[in-house]
Amino acid sequence: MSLIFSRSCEYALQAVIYMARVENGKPVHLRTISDAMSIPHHFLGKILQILTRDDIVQSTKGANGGFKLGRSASEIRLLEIVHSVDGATSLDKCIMGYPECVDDKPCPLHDEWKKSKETIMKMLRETTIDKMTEGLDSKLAETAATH
Amino acid sequence: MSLIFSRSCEYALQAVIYMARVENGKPVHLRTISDAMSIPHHFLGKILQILTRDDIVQSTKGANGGFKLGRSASEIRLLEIVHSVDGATSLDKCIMGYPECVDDKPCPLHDEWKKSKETIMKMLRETTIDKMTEGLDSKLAETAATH
DNA sequence: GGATAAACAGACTCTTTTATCTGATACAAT
DNA sequence: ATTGTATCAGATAAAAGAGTCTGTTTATCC
Repeated sequence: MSLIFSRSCEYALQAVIYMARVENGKPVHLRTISDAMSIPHHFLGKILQILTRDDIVQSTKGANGGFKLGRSASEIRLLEIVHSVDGATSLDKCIMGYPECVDDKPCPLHDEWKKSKETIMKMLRETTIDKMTEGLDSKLAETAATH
Repeated sequence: MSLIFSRSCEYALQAVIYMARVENGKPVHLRTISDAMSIPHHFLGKILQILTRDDIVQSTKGANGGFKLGRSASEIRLLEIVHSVDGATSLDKCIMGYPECVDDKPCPLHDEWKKSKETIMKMLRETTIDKMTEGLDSKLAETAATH
């Protein structure tokens, strides 16, 4: 089973969450994030470049540089990050790979899968980064902090 | 976005459905299936070898050989095929890729994702091949037949 | 037994994803 | 201005997934 997000996308989410939490206005170094999340830093660099291009994060070069969120955490939606990194969603492709599978000529799993798909899409569309960090301090806080 | 089944697994499902439908006890040639479903036949060959090893399909060599289901369609579950081809499900891994994400120290998407996961797993566990072919004749029949 | 027709098996190629390396560029502090 | 520290960018490498090729084995039919 493959599953939903590519590795790159997982890293992107982790990094964005990290920035949203640590944030106090100041940019965070790539290296700080990659060390904390155990992500190869060159690889994360590439990913953050993409997010920068799409204005999800903002970068500053040179000393005192680093990365921070491009806008308020309440204005960044999960789906944007996924789209930015993984491209257009493949959630609308047939789960069984039938090329001709459509609503009125469905594959055997079409209707059931459609429900799951819509639930997932709703989650991606409606979840903003601030909502994701909300409940976090009581839970993952120690983990993220000690990394 | 990646998504749920690998290409190989999609092919496996298509092939099994095909066998379940065409079936009248007689084995079907690899080539017949691959042509009908537009699957590279060598590639499908590999996949059917795996399914054969796991007793999901049964093969006979030589003239009049071919593939047929290893047991009754009502005794083959979707999840078996997925496991056979794609290996142990990755549905239990954290959607965000956090290695330390568990129920009592969850990632921000844990609870919502858990619901979707369980719905999908339920579908995979409970759907048998005969259920999948049931509604099919009125729908995909023409497509599959004309291939 | 020989010819034929199928699955089986292993090596190989191509593509995509993931990861690494190296140098250039930009910024800040002194 | 020089130095140090950061991101940026492009080329490259390694690994995994998808697909191909060639030959072997096994069964059936004549």
